[in-house]
Amino acid sequence: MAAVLEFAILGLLQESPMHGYELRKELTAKLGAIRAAISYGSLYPTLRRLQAGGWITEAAETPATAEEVPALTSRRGRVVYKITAEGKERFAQLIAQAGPETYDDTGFGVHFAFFARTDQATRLRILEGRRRKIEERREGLRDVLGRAAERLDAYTLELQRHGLDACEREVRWLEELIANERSGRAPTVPNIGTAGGRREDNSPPPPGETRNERP
Amino acid sequence: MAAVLEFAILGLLQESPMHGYELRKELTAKLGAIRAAISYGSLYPTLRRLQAGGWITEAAETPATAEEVPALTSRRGRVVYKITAEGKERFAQLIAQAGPETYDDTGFGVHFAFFARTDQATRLRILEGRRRKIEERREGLRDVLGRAAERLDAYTLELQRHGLDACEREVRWLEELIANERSGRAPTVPNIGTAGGRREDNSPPPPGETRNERP
DNA sequence: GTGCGATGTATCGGTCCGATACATCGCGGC
DNA sequence: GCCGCGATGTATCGGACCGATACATCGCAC
Repeated sequence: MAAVLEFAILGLLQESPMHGYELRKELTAKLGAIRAAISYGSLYPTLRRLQAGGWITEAAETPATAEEVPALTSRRGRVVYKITAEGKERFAQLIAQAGPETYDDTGFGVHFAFFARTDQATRLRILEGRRRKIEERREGLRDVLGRAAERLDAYTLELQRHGLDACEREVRWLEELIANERSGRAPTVPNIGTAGGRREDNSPPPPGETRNERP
Repeated sequence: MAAVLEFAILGLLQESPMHGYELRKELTAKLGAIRAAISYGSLYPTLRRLQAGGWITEAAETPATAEEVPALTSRRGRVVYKITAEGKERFAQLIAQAGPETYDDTGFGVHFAFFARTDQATRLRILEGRRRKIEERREGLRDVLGRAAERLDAYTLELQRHGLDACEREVRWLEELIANERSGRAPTVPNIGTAGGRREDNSPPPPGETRNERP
């Protein structure tokens, strides 16, 4: 139902309007730890879906004056997308819902990537839901390694061991994040660098927000 | 093209015939570290596809004598699948190909799970391909953490850091496996337990095989 | 005797990927 | 002067896989 890409695009377009190619690059940078690279075969259909729903619109290229020198640099068939008020509402709604489907690998990753736009209570709920899910996976792997070990070959066992290790590690990571969250601080390293770059949107940060700001 | 499920089913059915439900359980046990649980919405269509290709066949239930006491235990509409000679050939072929598509998370995982049926040269090739892929991902994450750090909020950065950590860890794991493989030994713990359970297939193990055997 | 959880088969809609196609732009090499 | 090549850019198609759902049977506990 929730559609990971839809969510991510709405989140990114809230920072600034973008065309498809740029969107893909930003998406890849932001979700690099989660997904390898977003396929155009998903991106463009999703954009059309979002447009059909009224969550985003096509914005005309050539920013202010239309009769500028047209041959300056590349300015051809680019289609710039822009989020609508309904889109922002939708995004907030998707965050607020944040059900069990949010706890699988991809769903969690993409939600986490937009934690800066998520209120603290929801952050905590998501982190705990995710931890629970990983703990279950961990128990499943332990079961297999314990009970069914004789039925499996050495390679399969090694794979399970590696997976189990990753689970234990992630649980510990989540514990830290949860502790940090409860103490009201931002993630591990309190404040890395300053938030530069573009920030044209003027939507107020959600309550309980912890976000890098210009000093 | 390669279809992960197709490969895994062929691999499992080589150990013994099974019906859908059982197949799903075994699949989930074997790939627990890779995928959460295989959906029936993938399983059944794939079985039909394999059947259409002649790689597997439906085997009649009620093993030897047909006129046995029919009401012993559950013995109703179960459909048991069995691999064909063509299926075994196909599986071997899929292993031999083992191209770049084998190096993504799922593809690698499922191939690794069947390393006991893979010759050493191919194992090495797959491990090295995977390592290369992860190293690339690692470099990508390092780039983002280095160059684009100011553009991203603290949570996104934390996500990248965690991803980077996982990459480094996996590279190290792969290094170990590769070293082991080169030295001709089985994975880390040389021989855990003894291979019990069913092993009705009589296909000869591929050359260079390392596999648990009954003592 | 009745409900309930495990076993068991199956379909449908939808998300997302990988391959592919195609067109433009700026740059360096020859 | 021009030619290819890699980056930029939009777009479609077929297929793999998932999640929800439906439905039927079996054995057991209460």
